[in-house]
Amino acid sequence: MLNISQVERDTGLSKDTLRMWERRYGFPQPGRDAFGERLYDAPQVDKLRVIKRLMDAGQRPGRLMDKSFEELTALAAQQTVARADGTPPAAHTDLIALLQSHDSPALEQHLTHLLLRQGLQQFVLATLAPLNVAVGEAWARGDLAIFEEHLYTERVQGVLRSAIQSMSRRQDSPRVLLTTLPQEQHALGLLMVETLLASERVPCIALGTQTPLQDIATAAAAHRADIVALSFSDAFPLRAAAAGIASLRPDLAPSTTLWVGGSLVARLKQLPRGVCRIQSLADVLPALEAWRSASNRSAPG
Amino acid sequence: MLNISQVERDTGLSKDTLRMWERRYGFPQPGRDAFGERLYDAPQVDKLRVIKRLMDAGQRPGRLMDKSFEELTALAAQQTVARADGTPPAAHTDLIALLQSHDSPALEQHLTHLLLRQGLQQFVLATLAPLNVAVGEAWARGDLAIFEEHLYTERVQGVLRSAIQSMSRRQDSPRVLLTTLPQEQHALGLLMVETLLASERVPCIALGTQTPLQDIATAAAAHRADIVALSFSDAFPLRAAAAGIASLRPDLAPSTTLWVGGSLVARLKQLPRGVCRIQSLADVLPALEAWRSASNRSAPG
DNA sequence: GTCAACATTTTGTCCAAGACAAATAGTCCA
DNA sequence: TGGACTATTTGTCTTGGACAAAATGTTGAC
Repeated sequence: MLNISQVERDTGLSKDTLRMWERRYGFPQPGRDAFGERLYDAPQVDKLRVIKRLMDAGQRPGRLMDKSFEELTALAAQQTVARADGTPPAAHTDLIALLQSHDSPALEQHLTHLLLRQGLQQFVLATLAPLNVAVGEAWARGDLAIFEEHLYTERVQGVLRSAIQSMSRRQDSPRVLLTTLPQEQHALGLLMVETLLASERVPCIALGTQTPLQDIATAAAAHRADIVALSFSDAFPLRAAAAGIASLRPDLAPSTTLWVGGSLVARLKQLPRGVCRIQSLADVLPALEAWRSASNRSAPG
Repeated sequence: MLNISQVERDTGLSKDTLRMWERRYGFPQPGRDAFGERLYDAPQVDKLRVIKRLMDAGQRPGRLMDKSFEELTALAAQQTVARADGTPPAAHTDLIALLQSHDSPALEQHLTHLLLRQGLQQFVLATLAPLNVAVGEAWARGDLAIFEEHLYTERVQGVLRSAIQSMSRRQDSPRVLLTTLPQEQHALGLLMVETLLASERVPCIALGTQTPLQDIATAAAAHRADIVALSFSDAFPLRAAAAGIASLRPDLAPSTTLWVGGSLVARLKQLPRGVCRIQSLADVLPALEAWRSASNRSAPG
């Protein structure tokens, strides 16, 4: 039996939201302890967790509340199957099976092996990019536990960061500043971009995630960045992304290019002038080439 | 001007607490926007941050509220001076100056140089551990911008992860599971512990930050962990830490040791049986030794 | 048929004031 | 000096009302 604070931590739903759902939909319906405070039992928390997962996948709570736990899990499974229609999951199921086997050394070995066989660029583009999607979906289906996804993220970070660290850097490259806005916690996208650039010997000024807008502009000026690259995952609020981009652009020097990437950007309507949309990881290196030729044209030599 | 949500994120003080302080002490005294919602200006948020910092150091809010920002910073400075009594800040000021110079390659070079000269263990224990404190204090003083601190964190992560990745692992070691509770975002502590263990050829099952309680227990069982290690920075709510530890302990197998570390743990009163307090990074390797001998005694051979 | 503008529903967060347990400080006494 | 008791401090929970932002549905023009 959990109290409302613990449920908030466990499910990611705020206390206010939990109380409002109870008031509005009649679910959850927690018991009370001796002091009149809410106590949630395990089945209700499980159901809340599935609901949260489905909401992260785009569903709205109103439609989900009256369904049973079984209906909800079925719905979750159904959703990802429908989307993963024609994609060949062969190589991915191997790795996901490895994740489920909890053999941490084998996982690391497998990733390193793939990296060595494919080379850095192919590893990122052909293996990691689709694998990330597959892992996300497996998690949404309930096939992967959170801790299994965490282990995956950590292992990939280890492999990528180690690869980045060992690359030599050219000094005549563009200065690329890499980060995300506050509220965006996903670091893997940034790291994959950094890896691709490192493979072209372009060093990055990586700030990790969640840099305040004002600081991004200040940092870009301090480091005399040629390119500022932001990453937006699907979970990021669309409006906030558009607003953030629009307010950041004029704070950057006109000569600084602003790249925006991540799964969210496909849904952004119109971008301000001087903002470059990176639809997928495959666009990163072409965008780098484009920047180089544009830069040469304006300042030859 | 920030709204209450942003202040909550920025300071780590809950909305409830912010409203209660206003009601009870008359500070903060936010303005209101067109919709009657609280708007905090920058000076008040700065003051809240110092107050939070002093509270993390053991002060109680009632005594701090009516002091001015200057009095509070003086108090904070006094405290840190008192704490940093005999430590020579020479090497740290070098690195902090490097951070302020925005010379990213030089920073990385300097860190790598220190690592090679000191070796992994000394680098972590003698350089990084006090440097983290110094960086945190410089940030609190306003000497370092957020983006400079971010850059520091990223660079250190790169160096440590790359070092970890290149260490070989012994298979007859304890299985150590490494993570933090939800709400705890600081990953560097975990990474330093992982580095120390890697230097002893002990491989870790690193889950990164923010693993739900239930998942930690599940993961520990799935990986047959001998040791579960949690890290708590001093920004973490004390009560939540105590509650989390108390509720996790019985969910772990009795034979699994639970380590709790980080700057918060000094303030935890009494720990449940079977929970080991890691006061500082220097305690990690001794604790490992202690585990080994205890393990040998109970299961010799 | 497609797109844009508008209206409507849904949904999350904020607000206020009251209550009370847990933690801390203060006091008394041996 | 230390232990037991009381008083104060402090954070979190409670209820119910309000309303903006997001999502959905509808209309009309091209």
